[in-house]
Amino acid sequence: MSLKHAILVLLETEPSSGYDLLKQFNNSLGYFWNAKHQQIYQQLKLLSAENLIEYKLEEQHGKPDRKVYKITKSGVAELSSWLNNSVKPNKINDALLVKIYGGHLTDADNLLAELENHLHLHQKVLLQLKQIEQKYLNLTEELKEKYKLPYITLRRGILGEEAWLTWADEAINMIKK
Amino acid sequence: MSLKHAILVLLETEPSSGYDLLKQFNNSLGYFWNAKHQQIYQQLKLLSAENLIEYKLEEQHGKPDRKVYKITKSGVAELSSWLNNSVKPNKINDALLVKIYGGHLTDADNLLAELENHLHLHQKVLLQLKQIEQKYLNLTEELKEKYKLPYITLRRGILGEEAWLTWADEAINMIKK
DNA sequence: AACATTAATGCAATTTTTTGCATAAAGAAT
DNA sequence: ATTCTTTATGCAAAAAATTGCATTAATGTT
Repeated sequence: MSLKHAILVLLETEPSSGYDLLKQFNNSLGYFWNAKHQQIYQQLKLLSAENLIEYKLEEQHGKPDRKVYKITKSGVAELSSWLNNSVKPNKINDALLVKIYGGHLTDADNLLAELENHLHLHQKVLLQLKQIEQKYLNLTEELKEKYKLPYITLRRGILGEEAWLTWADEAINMIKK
Repeated sequence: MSLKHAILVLLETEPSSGYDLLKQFNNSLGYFWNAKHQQIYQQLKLLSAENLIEYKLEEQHGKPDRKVYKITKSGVAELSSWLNNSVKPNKINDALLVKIYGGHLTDADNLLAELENHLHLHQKVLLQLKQIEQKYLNLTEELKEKYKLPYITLRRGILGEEAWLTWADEAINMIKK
């Protein structure tokens, strides 16, 4: 389980609320990690109980108060020690491929429509990632050096999405033919 | 949850035991679906209880008897109806990226070693997938047509792995620089 | 000859994730 | 004016996945 460490890594960069983390995962970092809001809030609670993170309340009127979490010294220690262990290759469970594999039980139009849907989503994501990349590329050399590692992960997102789109194109043509 | 449907899809092609399914997921179909043996056995039990699949015992001496499952009529019906609904884009949770993102808390050698490890795994997988592709490409036109949809999913595996390797190369160079 | 791997399944407990429900107000869109 | 989305959190229950343990024999490896 490394939702825990995904959260620690983000908090190590910048203090955030659960909601902020959620948005990061949903928007920019979806190529990286995904989680529902409940999972994040639960995990923050646990991390808090373990003293790996701590929070300050930011009072608001009407809305629930924001809990802004930051990583503690022992949080950094935990993260560092986790980083010294090796990680497992990530697990792929791709329902779209299941659907295509068994696609002879349905009609080609269904498959094509599904592919087109996913295509639009992936195109949108790729665009977003490329916009983030542009911002990075416009930074000074110094800042580029500073954010090099996150940028490498962004490149994974971009190359991954591009490959996905290449495949989808091929797939659509093969199904149409 | 579509382990259920991943299993149904495979059984629709060919009756198999839990162990057979496990091997398929571990070997050829890892780009597609992954599951532990316990999960598969549990799921087979549930599917059996729902009458979506049924099994015959193949007796063996010494080893536990093989249970060879095949899909039932209502299993095919369930699968068909599932195929008519849309599927969610698959969820990415990539611990390697978490590690790289937070890599400033460890040393470059650690990151490079980790990347090299994963690189070897991915190279191996790609090779396997390409061998399967070769077999497909040597089939008669008729059989190629028959297995077109599974082949499309295989292409996803191949393009995905190639993109991964391209990225890893880039990443290693950036970290070394 | 000893040891590791493959074949073949499974129970039980724990951990992780998802689903469903709930609240409340500001701001944006039609 | 009304409806939709965003902001901001959380509990409780159910479902799914993982971890740990257990068995038996053949085959492959050093």
